[in-house]
Amino acid sequence: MKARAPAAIVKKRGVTIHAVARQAGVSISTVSRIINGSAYVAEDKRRAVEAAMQALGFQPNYLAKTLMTGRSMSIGVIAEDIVSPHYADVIRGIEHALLDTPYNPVVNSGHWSRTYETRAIETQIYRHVDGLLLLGSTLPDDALLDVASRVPLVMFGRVVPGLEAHCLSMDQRRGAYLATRHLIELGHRAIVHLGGPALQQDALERRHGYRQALLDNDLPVRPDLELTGDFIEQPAYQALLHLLETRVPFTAVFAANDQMAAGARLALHRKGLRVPDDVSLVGFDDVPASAYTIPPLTTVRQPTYHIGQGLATHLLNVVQGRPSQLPAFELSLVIRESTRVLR
Amino acid sequence: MKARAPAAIVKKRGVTIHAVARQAGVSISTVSRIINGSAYVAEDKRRAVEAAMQALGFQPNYLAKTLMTGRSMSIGVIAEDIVSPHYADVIRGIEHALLDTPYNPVVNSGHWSRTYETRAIETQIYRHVDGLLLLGSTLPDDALLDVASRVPLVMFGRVVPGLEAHCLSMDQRRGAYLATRHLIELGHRAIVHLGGPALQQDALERRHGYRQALLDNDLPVRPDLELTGDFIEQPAYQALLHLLETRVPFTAVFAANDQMAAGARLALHRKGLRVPDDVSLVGFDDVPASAYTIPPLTTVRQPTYHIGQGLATHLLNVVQGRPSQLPAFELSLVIRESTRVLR
DNA sequence: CTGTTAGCGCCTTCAC
DNA sequence: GTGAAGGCGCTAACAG
Repeated sequence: MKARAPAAIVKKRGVTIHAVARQAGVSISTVSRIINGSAYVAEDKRRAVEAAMQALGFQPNYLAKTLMTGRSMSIGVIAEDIVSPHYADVIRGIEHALLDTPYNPVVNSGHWSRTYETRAIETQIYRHVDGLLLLGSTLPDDALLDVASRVPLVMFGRVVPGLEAHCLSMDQRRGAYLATRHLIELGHRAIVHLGGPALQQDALERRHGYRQALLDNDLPVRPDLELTGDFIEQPAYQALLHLLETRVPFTAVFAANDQMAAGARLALHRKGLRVPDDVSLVGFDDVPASAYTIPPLTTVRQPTYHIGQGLATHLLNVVQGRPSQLPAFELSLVIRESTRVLR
Repeated sequence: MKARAPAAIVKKRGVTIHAVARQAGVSISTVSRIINGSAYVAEDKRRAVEAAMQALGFQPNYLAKTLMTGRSMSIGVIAEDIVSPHYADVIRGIEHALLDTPYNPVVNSGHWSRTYETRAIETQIYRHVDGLLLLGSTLPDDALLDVASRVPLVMFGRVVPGLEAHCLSMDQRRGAYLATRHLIELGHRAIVHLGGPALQQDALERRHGYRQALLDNDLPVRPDLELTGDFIEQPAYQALLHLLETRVPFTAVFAANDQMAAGARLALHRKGLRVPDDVSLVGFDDVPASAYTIPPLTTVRQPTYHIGQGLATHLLNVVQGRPSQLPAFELSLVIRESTRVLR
């Protein structure tokens, strides 16, 4: 007579294929075959097994299955920050693309931190995701190459040498160029650039585009008009407020993303300046909310939802060994009502 | 001599405890004991094993481990919609609370659909999450009770009879009451309510609160001032635009969430009405962006980030068998600049 | 077509 | 303290 663990700790064992097999009077392999459709099974046995599964409420054990097959039918998604509306919209596209497939997304944030991002990646790999989708990354190239050697990897917003075929990145520089040129065409000459984090790749590209547009139009690149933010509202608000207080004259602002544009917008409001009558304002990303700001924001559109779909579809193809190519997406200037001709 | 599968399909086997054991000259049980600290092991063997693990880059197999122990060290999080800024902020709180624990969040969207939500829940359970956190739910009470019988469940934004101790829900009615009363105190008498989906519980509660405030102040409940939206901008915009075109007079709008307030704001703008000079506007939720609208939005604040932390902490306690109680949170009216005294 | 037989990588008694 | 042996639930050859 064996001593048993206290009842409270006894593992609740589920019903297994053994139980189903016994109930249906067949062997476990037959049950397995029916579950996975991996071979033809006589009609009568199939029915018996199906009835047994039904009656017992059988559910195959995911862990045992994955342990055997090596496939978990899940796709890891790690965004710098789930909360950012920009990434959120990409995630929406990914989720929708996966909805009608047997794969499930598993999403986490990297919190803009190498430590946390690394941990998230390791955890996902540890959990045996079949593929990994990185939306932005703070990790160095070699770390990403290492990750790619361990699991199929597709990246957004970053081009890693050696992984080009699986990196989707749009021409940020061109987007910024379009935005800045738009302002110049409206007659603006003193254009503030509210840039993103000093080391972030997209932020750098956008700054380049801004400068290039100035240069191409014989306008000076003025350090006093280049501000640095953090892709969120508050620091942008502060930075622009500070600039306004120094009384450096300008007539337009190009913010490196929509959230910073919102911060800038409020700073202008605080100083009694109207958009677009006193100052024109352009953002970047076209997050969903930007169509509803007052006035609706002129911005550079990244088709984030479709990008998400494209990323997911491509990764799925790769995971399943199908030939695939990442689709190309274009940045475009969406002219709404926050910009106008300089009077 | 056995035939082997083609090299290309050969599973890349990782290094297992067997390899470590061999390398260290001990048995696999000893290795297991060291990994889990489940028993004392002689110092020299411990060192040998640790060296071997290091040298081989050993990583325990999550699936095998979970298959044995029944614990996956993961917490499922299912939000109606990850993309909604409201839920996103709750998720942020959850992620942060879990950061310093051995548990990892696994987040998915229910897409405001019973089908998808059910699928997400089943998938998570199938993946053996140790606990489940539902942020909103479209499922009927009995379905949720059933889920709770299979896995530790904590809910936000919904009170399920029989699960009260694990349901966190704030007094939506009171929040709406505060908002409406604020408008009334400012002198408004014709107050439009831009409500949420007709069947959604929070939406209903908020509508009740709105009506109650009117009644308590001897103001009539007027069906022509009650609009229905969908918790997003576009339908709200349309609805209010339509109302404005029917020329029903009103001086204030109470929207059932901030996103609808943004839609309403644009409709007013389109008709040349200024906020708050011509019309006062109040929202609900206080999503991060609302502090940066023009003018900054008066709204009912739900401390979403802290709620997320509270939910996660409680669930963790439950999962680990510690006594725990869900913290209580208060709704509060944040008065910013979108409301003013009726002239 | 179907049953038998090995494992997948790990944890956990059970003897020593 | 430590090793051997037996599963966890399932898939995948291998023989019939």
